Amino acid sequence: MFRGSFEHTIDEKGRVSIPSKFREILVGRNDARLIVTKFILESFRCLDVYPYAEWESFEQDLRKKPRFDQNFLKIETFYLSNAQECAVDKQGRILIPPLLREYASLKKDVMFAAALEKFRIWDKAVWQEFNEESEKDLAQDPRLFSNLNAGVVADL
Amino acid sequence: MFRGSFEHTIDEKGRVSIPSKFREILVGRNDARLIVTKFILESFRCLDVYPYAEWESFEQDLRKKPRFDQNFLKIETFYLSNAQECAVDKQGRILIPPLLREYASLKKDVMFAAALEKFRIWDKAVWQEFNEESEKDLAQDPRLFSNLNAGVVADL
DNA sequence: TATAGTCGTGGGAGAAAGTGGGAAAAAGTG
DNA sequence: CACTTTTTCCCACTTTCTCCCACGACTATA
Repeated sequence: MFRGSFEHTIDEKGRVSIPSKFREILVGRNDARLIVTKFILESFRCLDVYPYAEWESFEQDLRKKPRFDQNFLKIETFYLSNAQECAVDKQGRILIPPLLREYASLKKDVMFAAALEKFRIWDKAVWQEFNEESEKDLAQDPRLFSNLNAGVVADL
Repeated sequence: MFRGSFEHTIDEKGRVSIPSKFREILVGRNDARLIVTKFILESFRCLDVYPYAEWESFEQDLRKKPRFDQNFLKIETFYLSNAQECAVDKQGRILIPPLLREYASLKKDVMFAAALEKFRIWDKAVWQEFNEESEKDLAQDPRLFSNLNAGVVADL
């Protein structure tokens, strides 16, 4: 399971180091391949990063769905079509494909944020904004926390 | 399985390079033949591209359907009738048939977008539009990601 | 305080991918 | 049958990507 948030920098070639804590997990699973794709929370863009095996099982689930269904096609277009494999190189870096880099407006400073069995890459400024907004919402309505416990919040 | 989105350009002769990531898969299967046909998502036109074997198995599935059913006839007319075989040449390009090029209004800049066992070719501007629309819908209702219940919408 | 090891970042050479153009072959037309 | 137009195949250039090496900063251990 991935844990923690880490700040890193992207170089001119679009390369960025994977936090070593995250890398350890990949090494443990004996698979340095990652799948990177677009994601959006409210109106904040970021990238979703899956270990290869995790992504494959997600794809397998989707393959069972009706392939000409409208909602399926939206997910296919947005989430699947943009998913690209990135291998971790000898230096522990991945190359973020230009289209994805542009989408999440990753400039120099980025944040790696754990999200259970995957993690996310944010432009640092965007990440800060989203964090502050989430914090405000949770402070205003603490039930958001307790509802999770009770299972009131729909499973996402 | 195809993955990722890639931007390419069509030259004056109507030729366009297949993304090398996609080509690798075709080479692995030892079959450079592709089937290209019309497709439409909501009101956005694009082209569906199948590896030959995939298309054949899709055709096999259709053969089991009631062949004088109205919906079947529509699909037959639109999806099957427009399907054309295109071989990948030595430079890794295909020639997109003029009728199909015109249908999807492919001018210069086009996008190749993976879609599980096939991929799509879009006019770049159209692709951007549809992506943004899908993004908006998914941001508004993230449950779409998980609520794709199998079998709710009839598969073809 | 020294020393070894890891981690994050930068840069350069070689390889590959994408694109453009010309010559030969094929197809269409009068 | 000859001529024109289109298509197909091959070559070549340019840009991008990939792989490899290297350096400085920080950490841990003795």
